[in-house]
Amino acid sequence: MSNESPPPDRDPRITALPAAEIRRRFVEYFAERGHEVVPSASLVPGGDQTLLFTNSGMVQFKDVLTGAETRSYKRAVDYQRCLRVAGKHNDFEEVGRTPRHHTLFEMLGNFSFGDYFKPDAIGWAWDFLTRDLGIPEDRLAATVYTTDDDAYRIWNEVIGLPPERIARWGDFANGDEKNFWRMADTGPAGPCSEIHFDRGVQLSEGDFCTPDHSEHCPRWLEIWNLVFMQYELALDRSLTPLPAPGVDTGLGLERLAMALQQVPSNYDTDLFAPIHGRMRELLGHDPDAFEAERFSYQVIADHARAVTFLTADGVLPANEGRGYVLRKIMRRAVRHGRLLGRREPFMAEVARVVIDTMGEAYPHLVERRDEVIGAIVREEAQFTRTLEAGTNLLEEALIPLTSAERVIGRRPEDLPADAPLIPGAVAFKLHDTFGFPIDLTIELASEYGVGVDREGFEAALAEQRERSRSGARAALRSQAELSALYASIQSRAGDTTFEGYETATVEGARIVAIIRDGMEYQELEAVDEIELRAEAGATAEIVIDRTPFYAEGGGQVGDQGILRLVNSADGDASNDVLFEVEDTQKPVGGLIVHRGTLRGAVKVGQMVVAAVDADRRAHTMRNHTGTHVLHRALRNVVGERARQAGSLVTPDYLRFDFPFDRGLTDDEKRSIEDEARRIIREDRAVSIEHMDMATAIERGADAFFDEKYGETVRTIRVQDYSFELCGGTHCRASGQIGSFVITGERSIGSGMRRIEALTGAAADAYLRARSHALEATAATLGAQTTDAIPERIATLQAELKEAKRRLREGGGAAGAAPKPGELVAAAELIGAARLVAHVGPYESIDALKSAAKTISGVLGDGVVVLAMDAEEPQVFVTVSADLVARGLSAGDLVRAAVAPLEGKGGGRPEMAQGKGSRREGIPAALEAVRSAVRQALENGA
RNA sequence: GGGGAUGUAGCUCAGCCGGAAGAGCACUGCGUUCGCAUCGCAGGGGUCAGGGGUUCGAGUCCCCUCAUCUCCA
Repeated sequence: MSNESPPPDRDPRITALPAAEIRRRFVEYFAERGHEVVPSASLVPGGDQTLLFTNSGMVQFKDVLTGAETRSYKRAVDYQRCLRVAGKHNDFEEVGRTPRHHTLFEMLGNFSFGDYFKPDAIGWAWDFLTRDLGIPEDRLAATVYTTDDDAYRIWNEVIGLPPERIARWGDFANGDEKNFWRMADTGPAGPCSEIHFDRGVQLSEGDFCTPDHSEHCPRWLEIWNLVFMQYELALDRSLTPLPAPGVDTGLGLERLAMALQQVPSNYDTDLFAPIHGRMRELLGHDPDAFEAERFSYQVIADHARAVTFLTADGVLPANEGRGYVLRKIMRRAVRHGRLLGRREPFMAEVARVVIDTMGEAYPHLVERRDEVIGAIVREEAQFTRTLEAGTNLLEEALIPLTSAERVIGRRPEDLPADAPLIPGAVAFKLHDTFGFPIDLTIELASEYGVGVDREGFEAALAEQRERSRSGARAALRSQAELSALYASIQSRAGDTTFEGYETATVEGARIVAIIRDGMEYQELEAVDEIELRAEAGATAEIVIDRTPFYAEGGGQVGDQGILRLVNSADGDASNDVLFEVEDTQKPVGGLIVHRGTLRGAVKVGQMVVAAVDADRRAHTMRNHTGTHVLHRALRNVVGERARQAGSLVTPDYLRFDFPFDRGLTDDEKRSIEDEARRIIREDRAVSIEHMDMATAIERGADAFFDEKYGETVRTIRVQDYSFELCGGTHCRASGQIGSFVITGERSIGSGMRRIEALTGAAADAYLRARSHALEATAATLGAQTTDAIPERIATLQAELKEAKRRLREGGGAAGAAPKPGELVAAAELIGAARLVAHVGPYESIDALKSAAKTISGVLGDGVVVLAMDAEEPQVFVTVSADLVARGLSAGDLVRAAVAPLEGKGGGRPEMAQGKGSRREGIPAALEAVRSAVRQALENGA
């Protein structure tokens, strides 16, 4: 353990509190001070594609902090599950090695959205730690940003913290970002103030051990970071003061628990101890064995928490994206279980402990217990298979390298310097193709006395990384530039008013922005047709102040339609289409952008009539309401765990993804269709209601993605049936869906399925086409009715099989074919060789082969030449071994035969076949074989 | 998003340089033996994942699609 620290002396003034109690008191403390209690958001951030996981407490308030969104409250408190395992914050490799790195951790936070600022933020933090939790004041210290005199003054004068326990750090202008926080390259930013816990002077390392970022000295433990968002950061790193600064704080629960419980590491708190305990039980380890294997124990405990929380948030092991991260975490934990000597599955066991200890604070863990455990059991079993397959492959690769006996437990460092090496490429292939971990390869190889070429392996890995990266990069960059453009339009022009729920046409909308190729224009004129085509993809984009166009979202595709100019003279709409809207998007917040083709000239400020293609919209609505009905029906039939994981609603069809570990049976599909159709028949009212999130959840709404908590949400209810949060456009009653049919159900990756379905006229057309195809089939088969088709096919198949067998067994349908014996009796003698030549109506090349084999069996030594009398004549020749030895070759004979047939052929000396196109050439072909045999024998003899 | 691997009988898998689809287990029948995985004989079972192509000939070579496994981003 690189950073292991001796146990601190116990401070009798500190009361050890369970983590659950700390969590509870924190929320209570800030709730009493007017903070809205907001539940922990999902680890999968809602509506933020730039972020793989929720990695800090402020993620769910990001838009509120930037001012892009407002909420009904100005103060919030939460405890937020966070995962740091990918991207900028990546602690994956450190986990287990240090006392306080985790993948999953909890951040307690209080937030001010333009409300209170530094005095309250600092004052409450201090008050909570010292008074509420009772931490002695002399055990705490603070840091402030170098130039943040406000914060310094508050700490020193108001709180009364002596100057030697206030450190000033950071110099943002010169690239030292300590104590300075920013959301991204641009956006809100500001100085921080950290609160550090003093673990005891005996832990000082070196003389320069002031309250710093804790990694430099084990004496100090950073527990709380207060971020004062008071600037807007521009691209040139200049800072502009914000009119209404805010506060974002993060208090690490694990660290605070470690401090209060006075234990040497986070892993010794009551958040982790029960997990270690269960693991020790499974392994039969005593405390000494545990201490000796701390690293692996800590990895397992940390990863068990991450895996449990991730699966509970709906992430499933997969080979890409979030699922892949989950898989990596899971497999690393299993790896460490093996290091501890555990060969049997254990992850589900420790996950149960996680659910038990965290279930009260995170009820969704308990609700989804079965799904979580199930996913873990499956993944662990899968990994076991991968390991077994990899072990076999590796042992095979080892055979040519060594004949040494396996010595269990021999370590790589014990190998002699001249030990044989597994090439890096081989180790990489095991890793890359078969998923066999490199450390296992090293371990197993060394047991056989073989080393691994690590450098070669790393080189191959680096090469693969480079290959993968170069693709995605460019696309990402231009994306960022575009976002900045949209954001600037939005901040200038404000949100687009969406009127599409009520109407399909908006008159008198004003053009507020025109964009093309990532550039903004004040006016733009359509170039003529030819030029337009030359610049394929140069579509224009128009933003108007009010629109009926639905922007893509919630799985529903964007609307199409047209914009017409309003004549300034009479105020009527012109008949000319100004702009054809081909897609509608919402690139940032509430800004709606119409993409399409410009037909005339536009200018910012002009008035237009915006009209949605109502027919297309109606089809989309049917599919959207149909999606809700399908979702409910699916879960009623196969269980609640089949919750929506993604969907696509277009005018043409709908697509629905859900986590499920097997295909649906025909019965299940039928039940789902039956139920959906019943709901349609019953023509249930579809009602739309706005309410706040808490009310919606309380009333049982299905919320599938993280919605903005505490805000008004839009709900869609199919009367007494389905109730979901949804922003899409819907039918007024289920009867409008008209018709419903599932057209496909398939896997889209492990543990994930996709249903495709049709509604309305498209469903009718689909069923009609199916029925036509069936009738055509019946007609072709000569079946009386469509019902008789299966029987008719069975009969035909039986006949076909019988026919094939007869064919194979000799001559087959060529009933008039002479018996092999007769043909042999009539064999010609050419020189010393006997030759059977025959032309018959053989039905296939297989029949020819079969006949030739029988004949040559009877004939013994000799040549057999068979020709098929058909439009495309074929020949088959066999030559016995003794004649091959004398220089005859069936291949040559066939080549001689196919010349008169104008065909081609070839083969081996013993047998060959050929095919031609000239039926009349058959006699000549046989004659050619005779003379070829004669000639070959003369030459050979 | 970019790679790699696999797909052959109910199961586990062979199938060489392109030349008539195989083994073991399981199954059915007959015989043998009443000793816990007995032996023997006979038999059934295949869209070689699907679709194109090259070839006289493709399980085998090439391309596309699908499914599963896996690595990287």
